[in-house]
Amino acid sequence: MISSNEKTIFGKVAYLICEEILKGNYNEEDRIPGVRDLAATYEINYNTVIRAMEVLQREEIVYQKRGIGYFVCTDAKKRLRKAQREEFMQKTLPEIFRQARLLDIGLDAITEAWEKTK
Amino acid sequence: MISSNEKTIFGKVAYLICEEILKGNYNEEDRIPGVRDLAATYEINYNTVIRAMEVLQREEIVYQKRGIGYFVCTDAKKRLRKAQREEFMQKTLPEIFRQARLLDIGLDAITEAWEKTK
DNA sequence: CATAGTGTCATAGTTAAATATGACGGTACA
DNA sequence: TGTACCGTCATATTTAACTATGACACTATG
Repeated sequence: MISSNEKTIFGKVAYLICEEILKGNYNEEDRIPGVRDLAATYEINYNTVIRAMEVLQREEIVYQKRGIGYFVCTDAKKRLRKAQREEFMQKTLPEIFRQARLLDIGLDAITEAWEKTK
Repeated sequence: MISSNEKTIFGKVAYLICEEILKGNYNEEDRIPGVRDLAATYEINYNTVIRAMEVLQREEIVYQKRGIGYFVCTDAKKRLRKAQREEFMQKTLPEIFRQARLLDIGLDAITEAWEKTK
């Protein structure tokens, strides 16, 4: 799965594209901006974007039409949501809670922060 | 500050040593295991440990006695706690909450997860 | 004072990631 | 049919991190 903690640039870009899909900015069967566009947007080399796309294709988030571009797979959003929710609940949150307890930060402080960032 | 998201090995080791201090496994004015020991523990090269120590010295978490080893600074735990709590509340938590909202995960699910990991 | 244990430093080599660049094949459309 | 825009691929280069190794200086201690 593509997580929010990717260390490489192409991994981060893959994650950012997933976020756009989750946000509804790229909808199913929509064309995604071209590799040269994305490279300009993120100020990176387009080869790096291609690597991000390879990741997304492997995960069946996007598919490719020759000579045209990349498109968001059907159900990509739904599957992404499911996978990322699981990742979040099973990995991300427990680690955050472990850190919180190490720092003597309790549920009350967390709840309060939640309300503040609403 | 040394965060839990360090990408390099020496950054991660620096963070792990901070955790040991927070947990009370390395107390103030205690000697920290030698660079060659730590290298064996973490299965890395001892030059990499030295780099972690440089970070920790710069942050005044540890200091060094020539020919003897590294020691935990006075008040290191207290200062670490303060700095990491701030980082956690101002950076880590807001980002986690942003992700949670993107995934339609609410405060109730977070609260429930907190109780479960007790 | 010899020796073993500390950290230190310099050098060289390896690896993975990212960049830069040019050439190429498929598609759309005027 | 030619031109512009897609993605693709190969190659070379650069950079940062990490590893490997050997030599060295300081400290404690028998």
